[in-house]
Amino acid sequence: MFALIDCNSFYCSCERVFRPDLESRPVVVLSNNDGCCIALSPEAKALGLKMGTPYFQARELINRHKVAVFSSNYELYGDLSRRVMTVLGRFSPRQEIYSIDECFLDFSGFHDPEARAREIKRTVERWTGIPVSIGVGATKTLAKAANRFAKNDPQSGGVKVLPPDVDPGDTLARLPVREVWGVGHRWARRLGDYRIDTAEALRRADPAWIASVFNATLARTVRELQGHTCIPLELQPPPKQQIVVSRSFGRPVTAFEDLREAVFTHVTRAAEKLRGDGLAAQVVHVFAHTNAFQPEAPQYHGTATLALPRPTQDTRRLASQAEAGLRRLYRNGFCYKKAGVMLLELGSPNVLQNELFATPETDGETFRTRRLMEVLDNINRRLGRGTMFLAGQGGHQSPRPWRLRREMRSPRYTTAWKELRQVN
DNA sequence: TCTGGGGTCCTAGGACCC
DNA sequence: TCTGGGGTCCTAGGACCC
Repeated sequence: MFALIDCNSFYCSCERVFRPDLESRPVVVLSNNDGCCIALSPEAKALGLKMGTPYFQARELINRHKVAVFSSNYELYGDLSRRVMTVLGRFSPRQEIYSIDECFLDFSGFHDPEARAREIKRTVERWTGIPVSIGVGATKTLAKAANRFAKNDPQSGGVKVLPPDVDPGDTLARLPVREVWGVGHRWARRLGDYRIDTAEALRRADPAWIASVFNATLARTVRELQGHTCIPLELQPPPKQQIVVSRSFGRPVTAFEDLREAVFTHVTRAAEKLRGDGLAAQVVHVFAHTNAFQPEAPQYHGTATLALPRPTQDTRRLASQAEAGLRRLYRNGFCYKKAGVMLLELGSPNVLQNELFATPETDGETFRTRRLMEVLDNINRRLGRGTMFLAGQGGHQSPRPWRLRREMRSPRYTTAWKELRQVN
């Protein structure tokens, strides 16, 4: 059993913690540059405001109903999030912090999950001032589904349990398929072509058929709806694969200098994140593009990807590489609307350094091949899908071992590598 | 005039190899 | 001259999540 605890209108609730006068008044929180509405209190939703609506389109409605409007304050939200998560962590040793406002708890073995959930809800609200909704189910997907009812059904009192021994068909039949975790608007539309309009209809679908017509991810969702755990609890966040920092400009930008300044700011911030996670990067990717909302204007998506001479977390090195990338992608005569930096091929600095010496020189050598292949087979089996490193005789002869390096970061790799060296 | 930011996973298809 | 089957690697793009 899993519980999903979700903070109600999290950013709005955070603002309300310090502004009790806003209780029961509609509240909206805006994105960067006050571009669009990214959080709405229930009262704001009732006015017909929608998540993601551009502020300039909503402004008239907002003014007319005296909606309280805030620019986003991520430090505040991060701080309150940590407090909420700490409180939640007291109720189960197995906790997955899924996002800034959601977490899963392992509810296995609780004899009265509903009472437990209500206790959690009361405690969080009393200790942090943030209201939450709780859904409980046999899988994470079912817990998510239950959460929708906890949130939207006033009868529920903010808690909904789907017991594993009761067929959830009646409940799931009331959940539009679009609201299932893992089903976005595109798949919802395509599923509709097959008359799969509700969570229940999706649960009744054949996973193999779904896998062939859609993909493996959606098939997994079907299995989860059927009560089979396919998405385990992740107690530790997996290591980051990329770090992105990007912003829209308040005004269109044309000059290289302005672009350079923005990219410098972004790469500095990205380097801070990198060091904060104890990682180093091997690749810098830079991008800048024009405003897609003005299709009549000339459009340009500039990107540049550069490998670093050696793994680094040093701001200056990253910045010089980012600037080189920017020079490469910059085209005169465009109005740039957004720019950003991505750091890729991340890993622990030491491991990455060692990898520079770890490129195995086994290509083209036929002696000991048989034994080598046996070992590789074993290793690959253990490492699982997508990691058939070194196994083929074909493949690129040129050394671009990015893929290799990614696998090498896993702790399992270390053992694998030792074995390989023994054979060699 | 004004339309967010930060992530992950999967798949199709081309280049390349034997 | 015929033009296969099996495989890897990479990229782009599509889908999803918050």
